[in-house]
Amino acid sequence: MTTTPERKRRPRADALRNYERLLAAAETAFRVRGVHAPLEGVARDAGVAIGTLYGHFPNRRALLGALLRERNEALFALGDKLIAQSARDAERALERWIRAVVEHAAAYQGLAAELVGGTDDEASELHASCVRMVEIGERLAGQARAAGAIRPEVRGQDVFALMNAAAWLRENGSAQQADRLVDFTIAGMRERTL
Amino acid sequence: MTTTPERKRRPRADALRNYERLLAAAETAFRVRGVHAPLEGVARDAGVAIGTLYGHFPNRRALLGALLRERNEALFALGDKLIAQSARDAERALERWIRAVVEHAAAYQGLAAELVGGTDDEASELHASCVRMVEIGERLAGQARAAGAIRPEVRGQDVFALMNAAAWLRENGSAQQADRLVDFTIAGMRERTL
DNA sequence: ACCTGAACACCGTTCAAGT
DNA sequence: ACCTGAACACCGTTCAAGT
Repeated sequence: MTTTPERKRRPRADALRNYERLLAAAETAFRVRGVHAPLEGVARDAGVAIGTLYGHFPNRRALLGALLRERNEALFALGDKLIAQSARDAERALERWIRAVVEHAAAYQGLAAELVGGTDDEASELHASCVRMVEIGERLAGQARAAGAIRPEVRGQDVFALMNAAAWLRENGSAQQADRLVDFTIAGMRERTL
Repeated sequence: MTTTPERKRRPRADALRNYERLLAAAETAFRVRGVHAPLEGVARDAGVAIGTLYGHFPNRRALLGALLRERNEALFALGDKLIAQSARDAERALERWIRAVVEHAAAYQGLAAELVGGTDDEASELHASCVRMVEIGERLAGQARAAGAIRPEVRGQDVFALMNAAAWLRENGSAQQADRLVDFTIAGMRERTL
């Protein structure tokens, strides 16, 4: 019934406010300076001491994980929608998913690396998100395989890897190059005669 | 006639020795810890003070550039060889080039990022190397295009981008994933009906 | 001409002391 | 229960003093 989200059990009002402020400040800092932006600056922008930041988030990854939660909700919702649409046009659904996640993973400089690495770091909050993304990719790839739209050896992991590689390219090179890579790779997944 | 390489004009014997030692130490450090390995440690391993390192190399990029020179020689030689062979089998030459450079660009963790970024940093020694790689890629792609082996819109830049993205994947994820990405993308470059 | 290493700047992280 | 900010560790880079 509460409009404000609860972590554990009724946090103090100022703690909750600081938590939100830290997330907002991190969002801006990460977007502008990348995921390795100085945490000191994040704390300052949030109007709290550096110790407060560490009180809420034990490390940078935890902060990033919390930050991506909302964003991921929207993405997973799209994934589910596309899985539903996949019965009609599996190839198009898969391609839309790929492009959406590339956009997502390129939101902050350095995010793509965090995501590919996150797959095997069981502890991090990012891990679950990564697994979920691979699952959705596998679902969509599975439908596309069944429909004969893509080569039978394309797995969810391949889709995930491609998306991160393209996002990384978008961060470090030009968005155009990233799009072209995605084009070629999608074409290659489609190709039947290897 | 001298067996030791000369920079500028007869450097002092100890300076030359330190230069070589620094390169050797950096090679090991970068290979083990990546291109962001602490330079302090590189200097220590080379048996010189940190100031000496900076005396020879104004920044990390310069050190990396010098380090890659020899390695690049071999790579460019291979490139020339493949261009010659390209008349016989353009597609195979291009593919061999791609796989060779992926291997090269994944030598040190973080190198791929340095390479993609290096294209527009005119000042760095890396710049020339990157341009050269794009040129070789363009040469080989051109022959493959002319032979009708790949789609007409594939450019040297695409090949360069793909190689770096795959190398990055090899650094951050598994080598297997990287290879699969390369497989799909090469297949996509081959595909005629977009 | 080149080397040394102390010195400074910067940032991540911890923790004793406060409220 | 949470916040503060000084303190420590670590690393990049500079530069005055040496040889």
